[in-house]
Amino acid sequence: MANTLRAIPLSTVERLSIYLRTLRESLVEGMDFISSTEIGKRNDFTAAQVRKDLSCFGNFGIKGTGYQISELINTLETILGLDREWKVAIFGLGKLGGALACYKGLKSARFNVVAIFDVDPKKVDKTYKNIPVYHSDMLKKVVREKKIQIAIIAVPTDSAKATIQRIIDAGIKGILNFTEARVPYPDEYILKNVNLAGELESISYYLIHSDL
Amino acid sequence: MANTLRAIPLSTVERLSIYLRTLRESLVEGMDFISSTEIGKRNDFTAAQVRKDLSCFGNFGIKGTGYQISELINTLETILGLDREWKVAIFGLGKLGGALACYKGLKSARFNVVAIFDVDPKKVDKTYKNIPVYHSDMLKKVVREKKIQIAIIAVPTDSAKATIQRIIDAGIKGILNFTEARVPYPDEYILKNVNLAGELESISYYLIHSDL
DNA sequence: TTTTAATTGTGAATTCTATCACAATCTATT
DNA sequence: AATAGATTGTGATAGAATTCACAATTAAAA
Ligand SMILES: NC(=O)c1ccc[n+]([C@@H]2O[C@H](COP(=O)([O-])OP(=O)(O)OC[C@H]3O[C@@H](n4cnc5c(N)ncnc54)[C@H](O)[C@@H]3O)[C@@H](O)[C@H]2O)c1
Ligand SMILES: NC(=O)c1ccc[n+]([C@@H]2O[C@H](COP(=O)([O-])OP(=O)(O)OC[C@H]3O[C@@H](n4cnc5c(N)ncnc54)[C@H](O)[C@@H]3O)[C@@H](O)[C@H]2O)c1
Repeated sequence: MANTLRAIPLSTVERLSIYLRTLRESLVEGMDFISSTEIGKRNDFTAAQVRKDLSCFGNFGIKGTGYQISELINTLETILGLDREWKVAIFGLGKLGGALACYKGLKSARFNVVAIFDVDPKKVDKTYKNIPVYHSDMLKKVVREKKIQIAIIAVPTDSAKATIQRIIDAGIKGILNFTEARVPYPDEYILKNVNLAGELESISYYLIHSDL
Repeated sequence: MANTLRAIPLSTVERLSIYLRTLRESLVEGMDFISSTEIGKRNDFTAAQVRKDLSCFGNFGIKGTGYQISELINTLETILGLDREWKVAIFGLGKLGGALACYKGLKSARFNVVAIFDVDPKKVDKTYKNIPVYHSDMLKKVVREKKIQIAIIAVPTDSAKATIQRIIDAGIKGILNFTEARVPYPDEYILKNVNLAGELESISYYLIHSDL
């Protein structure tokens, strides 16, 4: 057990985030222990799924009792890498980039936005919500100096491919892309695409194909 | 073949959206036909995957030649339900709700934002980007009158559970939720959660667990 | 101390998903 | 008209993910 190096499926990792949220919620409710059944019930997973996911990383539960909540929170935070501060940059200070820069959920999860990049002369060389805004030309220099590790892409789709390529070249290994552009990337990089239109399109599909 | 009623996996439906984007892109590039290999290459799927996904809905290709692009675009739009206008409401005109209301990708995909709901007296009973902003108390009445079919949730997480419950009660069957709240919902409803913090947390996980 | 009830961790079974591999078929060329 | 080259559609196969089911263990009650 507890071989965190062997490839864990993305779906498992994504569920760990969900379990973590549930654990924090139940801690706030004043609970001390929680069972796999209860974690599952709150998220619509089976209890076996919850246990199997956790067992990829170790034996954290107590038979007959369940999981000690605050302890499992710490464990999951460590597994997910939330026991350190991540330095994040946002690319594109438009509607979406601005919203993301304000998003409380980031900082509280140790994702610290330390730089914003844009090309609009009206926006660069100022600060936005106390975060410095740089011209994209400064990318490599700022990334090196600030040790930025994660990039969030919110530039117009047209400029996304070039932007992402430059981010890869600068050595930022974690990228979250909100644009429509799809860019090939090296194996040791992580690039996740958030496809809002796609989400709505699958809702549309199921709305018309569920026999109401 | 072509049994659109038998349950199609979500993963297939989500890929259809991706194929559709690729088809539109290749049409703009001036292509007439495209092979499953090429669709796959542009998105990092195998050719067999592309063909099998499409074959769930019918035989659209020409052997030796590939798929006629404009025809397949129409077909996929019909399958996904993009051959009609969807009436969408956004709940919460904050940073994120405001960004979504401006998002071009929605309207171009036939998702028409016809109402915004908020509770802030400074925001309600005005318009935002020509979209009327209503007080949330008006939910049931406005939903009925405007025949709203899809809801996007961008209210603070604290008010999300109650908001979603009221949306379900009002009979809106398709819901896209951007908050942390997780709410049980009836079978014939579609509720998709977009979990931004979770996306970053899985990036964090893979950054520390890939043996660099 | 013994019994009862709860719950974990996990190998085995099952279900779901993706890939392989090839006959069938189409176009273009000779 | 025959041949070569490309590509589809799909049954069979392989692989991945989920669920089942139960021995093992713990806490609490009798
Ligand atoms: N608005 C939304 O809610 C939403 C939702 C999902 C996805 N998206 C996608 O996110 C992206 C941004 O959307 P938006 O609505 O914020 O657009 P926007 O036009 O409001 O903002 C784009 C910003 O990027 C800047 N920019 C342009 N080129 C740049 C470059 N090369 N480097 C750095 N910055 C650059 C612009 O100056 C502008 O400030 C788009 O690709 C869009 O499809 C938006
Ligand atoms: N900002 C982001 O980039 C971002 C990203 C991902 C998820 N989220 C989530 O989206 C939600 C909104 O985030 P935000 O940054 O836009 O917050 P915000 O505070 O800017 O906006 C919230 C809006 O909702 C309104 N509101 C409050 N109660 C309401 C109710 N009962 N009905 C209707 N409207 C109500 C408020 O008046 C405000 O206008 C939060 O749950 C947040 O976690 C935000």
